[in-house]
Amino acid sequence: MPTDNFELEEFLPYLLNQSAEVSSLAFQQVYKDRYGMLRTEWRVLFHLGLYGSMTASEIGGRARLHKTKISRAVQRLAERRFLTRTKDKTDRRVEHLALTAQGEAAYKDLRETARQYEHKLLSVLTPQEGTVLRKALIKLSQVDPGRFT
Amino acid sequence: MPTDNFELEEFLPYLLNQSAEVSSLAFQQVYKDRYGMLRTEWRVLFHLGLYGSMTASEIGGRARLHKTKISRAVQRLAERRFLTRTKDKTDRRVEHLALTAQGEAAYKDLRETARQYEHKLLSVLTPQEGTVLRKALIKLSQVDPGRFT
DNA sequence: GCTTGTTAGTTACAAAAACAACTATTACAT
DNA sequence: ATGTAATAGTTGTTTTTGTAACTAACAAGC
Repeated sequence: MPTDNFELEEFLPYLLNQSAEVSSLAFQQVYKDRYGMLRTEWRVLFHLGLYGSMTASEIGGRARLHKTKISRAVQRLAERRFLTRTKDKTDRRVEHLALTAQGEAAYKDLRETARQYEHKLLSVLTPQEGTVLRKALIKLSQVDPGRFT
Repeated sequence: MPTDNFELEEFLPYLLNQSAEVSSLAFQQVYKDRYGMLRTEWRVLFHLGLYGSMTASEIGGRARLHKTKISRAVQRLAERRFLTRTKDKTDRRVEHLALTAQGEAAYKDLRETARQYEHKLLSVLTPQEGTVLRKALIKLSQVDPGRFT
C-alpha cells in the first residue's frame, strides 16, 4: 500500500471534472428528455436566447466550441424548428441565426429550470462558498489554455 | 437584444464544465504524448498507483467510471505492460489489478507532473479562493446525482 | 485583372463514448 | 439441489466527438 501526500481526490482537474459531471447530469436529463437536445445544442440555444441573433462563429468564440460542433448543432436545431438561418446580405459566407417562437419557448423553459436547478446545487454550499466558488471558476475558465505548455 | 437577469456565464454547471475542460487540457496533453494514454487509462493508473492493488469494480466505484470504460482501459494498460491482472483464488469472477514496475514509474512521473501543474493552476487564484474552491468542489462532487429529479 | 491568404461554414473519416446485450461465476431462497 | 437473482467483467452496436480536408466567399497586394 503506497503512501504519499498526493491525493487524487484533491487534484483540481479531477475534482473539477467530477463536479462538472455530477452537476450536469440531472440538468442534462431535462433538456434531453423534454426537447431531445444534446449538450452542444442546449448551449447554442442558450447563447441565442441570451444574446439574440448571432452567427455560428460568434457563438463559437463565446462558448469555446469548435465550429464543426456548432455546425451540427445548428443543423439539428434548424431541422427541429428551434432556430432559423438567414444569409447575410453583404457577406454571403455568414449566416445569422435566431430562435423561432418555439426555440424561444424552449429557451425560456430551460432557463427557468436552470435557475431552479442552480439554486438546489448551491444549497449544498454555504453562501460564502457559493460566491467564492463562482469567482474562482470564472477565473479558471478564462485562463489561456496555452498558458501551460 | 433580450435582457434578463440570467447569465449563462455564471450558471454553475456551465462554469464547472468550462473550467474542467480548460484545466484538463494541458495535463491531458502530457499523458497522451508521453504514454499514449486516454483519460480513463490515466485515471485507472492513478487509482492503482494511489491505492495499490484493486479490482475493476472497486476502481469503478471510487472513480464513478462505468465498467465498460474500465474494462477497455485495463485491456489497453495491460497490453502496454503498465499493469498485470491476476485472477482471484476464491472468486473466479474477479481480477486483481496491480501496476508493473513500468506502470509504477509512469504513475510517479505523472503524479509529479500533476503536482506541478496544479500548482500553476492555483497561481491564478488567491490562497483563500484555492482553499474554498477545493472544499466546495469536494462537496459538489459527493452530491448524490439522484438528489435532484 | 489575378494570385495568395483568410474567414465562414460543411463534410468525410477516424477515435472515443454511451448503451445494451452477453458470458461466466457466485449467492441465496425455497 | 436447483431455480432465480446478483455480480464481475466482456463484447457488439450505435451515438457523439475530434480531426482534417474541403467548398465558397471575401480581402489584400501587386
